[in-house]
Amino acid sequence: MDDDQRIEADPHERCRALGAILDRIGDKWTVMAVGALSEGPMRFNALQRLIGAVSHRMLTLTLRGLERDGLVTRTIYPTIPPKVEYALTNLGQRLIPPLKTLSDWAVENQAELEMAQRAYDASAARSAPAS
Amino acid sequence: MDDDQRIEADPHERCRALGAILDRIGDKWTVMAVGALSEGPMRFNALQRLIGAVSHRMLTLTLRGLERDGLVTRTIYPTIPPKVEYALTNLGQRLIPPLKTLSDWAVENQAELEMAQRAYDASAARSAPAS
DNA sequence: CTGGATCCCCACTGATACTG
DNA sequence: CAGTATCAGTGGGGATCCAG
Repeated sequence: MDDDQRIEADPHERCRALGAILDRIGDKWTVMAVGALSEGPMRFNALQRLIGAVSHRMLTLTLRGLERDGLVTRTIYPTIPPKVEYALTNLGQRLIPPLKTLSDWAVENQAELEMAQRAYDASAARSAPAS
Repeated sequence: MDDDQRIEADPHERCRALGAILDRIGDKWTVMAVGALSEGPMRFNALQRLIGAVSHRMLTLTLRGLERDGLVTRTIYPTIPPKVEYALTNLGQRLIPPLKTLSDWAVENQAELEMAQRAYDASAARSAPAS
């Protein structure tokens, strides 16, 4: 690691930043949680119902991660029974537009993507027909 | 029932599309590969050197996935030794701007993110002081 | 130089049960 | 209702070797 040359405009810088953020939000449940919370603050169970297939544990861990990243706040109302409300922070809300940009791409291009996949699988089937 | 402003009927629709695309590009190496290839066509070894920490196997799998999704083309020059060049397809190039939007967010907010993490870890340390 | 196959480890995930 | 802890299963990912 004796890099004497510092490359400021290194494209890797950008890639690493992108990789870092994808490491955090790239999992299956984080984006779902953010998407659900983008509609407004929500309680734990409401979140779980809205997302659907997420397990109790995974939602807890996901929300913990989001809270740690400062994207979500957890507000505890010390009532009986306990009531905990999750909400996007300012930082979390700023994440929505970039996410929407990406989802726009996904919606617009998913047909082409699936078509490419079918074509690839079809030609791959020639090499591995036995199954 | 006639929503003029309705772009997407179901918010889940968008989340699912986003989740699907993140399942494909959300891993650690895919974005790095796309980023590297955004600078131009490249051979396997050049790609591996540029990305750095990626293992032989993972780069192969990553590129296979990208090729299957129609984001990358693989051109084989039947020379000795073999030479294989990877390049972004049109579809792959269209993915760059949304990715850049996200990386812009990452670059602009990563300081705030890390700060939130430190704050969280610091308060969490109260419960788990052992180290 | 590039691609594939095999082995192996461990981190992530889910189910369950218990506490507040 | 919300959160934590424990246990066990699965599969992702690295290292290595072999083939074209």
